[in-house]
Amino acid sequence: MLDIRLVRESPDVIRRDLAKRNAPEKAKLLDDVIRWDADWRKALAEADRLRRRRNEITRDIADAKKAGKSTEKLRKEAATLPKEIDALDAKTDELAEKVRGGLLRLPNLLHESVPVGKDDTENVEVARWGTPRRVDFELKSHSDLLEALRLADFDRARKIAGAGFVYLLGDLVRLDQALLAFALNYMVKQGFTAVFPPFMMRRDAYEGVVDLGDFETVMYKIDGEDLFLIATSEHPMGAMYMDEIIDEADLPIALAGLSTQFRREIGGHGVDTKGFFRMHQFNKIEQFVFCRPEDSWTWHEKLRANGEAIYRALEIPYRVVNVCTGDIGTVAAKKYDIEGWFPRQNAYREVISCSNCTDYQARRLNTRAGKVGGEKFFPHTLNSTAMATSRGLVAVLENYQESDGSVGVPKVLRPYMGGQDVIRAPGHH
RNA sequence: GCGGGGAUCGCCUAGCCUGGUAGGGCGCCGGGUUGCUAACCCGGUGCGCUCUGCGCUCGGGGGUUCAAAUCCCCCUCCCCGCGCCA
Repeated sequence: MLDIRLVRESPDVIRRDLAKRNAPEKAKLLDDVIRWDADWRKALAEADRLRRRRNEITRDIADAKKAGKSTEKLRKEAATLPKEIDALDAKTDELAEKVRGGLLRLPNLLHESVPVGKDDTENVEVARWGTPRRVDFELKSHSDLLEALRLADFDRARKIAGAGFVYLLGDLVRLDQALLAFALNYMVKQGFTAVFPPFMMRRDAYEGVVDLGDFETVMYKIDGEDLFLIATSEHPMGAMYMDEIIDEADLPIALAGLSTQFRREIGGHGVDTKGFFRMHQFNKIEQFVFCRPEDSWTWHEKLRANGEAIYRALEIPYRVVNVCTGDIGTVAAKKYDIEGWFPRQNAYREVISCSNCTDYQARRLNTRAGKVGGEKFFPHTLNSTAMATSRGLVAVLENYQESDGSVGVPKVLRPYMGGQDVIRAPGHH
């Protein structure tokens, strides 16, 4: 959420930004917000004036009673006030809600380095690492490979839960856990605090961390309860300090969340529709940081570096793109996607998304920092994937696939799998 | 699920019965005093506005009243005990 004071004082800064995003409907919304806010302030001042008069009368009545004088005249005047105040309150409430609703729909201010572009085809590559492996055999789709190795059962998962779910089996479960354990240990070594968050959140907390439309399209609701399954551990970590003042001495707070996550909308899959490139349920290690505003751009690079380091350690080629204005979404001021190499798709595909949300999330969550009794400020928040399995698993399965149908285990994961260096079909052990 | 107890300006707490400017302690900030970074004294320490001023704020909503933290009704959340339970 943007600062209403910025909207009042520097609307042109916001307008320039919206032009970069090619978002004329938001520019119109901005004009509406400015008007609603002006009307709100006017109505509020009028209501306050009436309240002041009411308070004066109330005090006068108390004094008159003490002095034993008549209060008749004062009571008469007081009786007319509540109706007028109620009418103005209804107006101010309505306008305040419109202003807040408008602010929630206005996107964050972009960092100057965000490239202008219409969609993900115009993201700008800023780094590339590793050489895609060339193989002289046909790679199997990961779902065929897994079913041949009996490492996953999509059909039975579909039977009991529907499309978008899978039974991981045998060594694939261990590979999943190894990826998560490796990534979590890496994060802890970087000084991050491991977090295992609640997997469900109440609506009021959730409203602080997602767009309102996400309730309908992305999130699972628990029937009969005010609870939603988390779509990423970014959400419970972001909401952790909702309505609190963080002691500034505690900043930065760097968290590494481990959770399963649940998403209703899994969209199109491109090549290899069957499989777990996009799932209703998957696991992830997520980086999340609360920091001082002046430190957030350094942290943004650090989170990106962590993501790159993890994929380099796995020896999976990747590139990094600076996500353009048409693809960046509303919350981030700047976003890097790290795209792993998927040889079967012959393409780089997103495996990590790394955002600096500046003060946009914190303002909405009412998470402040400072000293009690002193200056307060909104901390900046950042989030980035460290390792999302499903996609991380697919990346390993495609990049480490051998012609005999076995899959090599990346060196850094072997300690987490009891030294095992290859995954084969049962019977080959 | 049943019973009980709670929610007050960062934290702790008074006020509620008996309606009339929400008081104190801790912490923090600023100033004073002091041989001293201790103790002590003074002021400040939630949000909003058209900001010398005013308004709002006692978990949320409604009601009674000139006036509600206080009285009445509804709701939410938290804690304790019992029950169920991995």
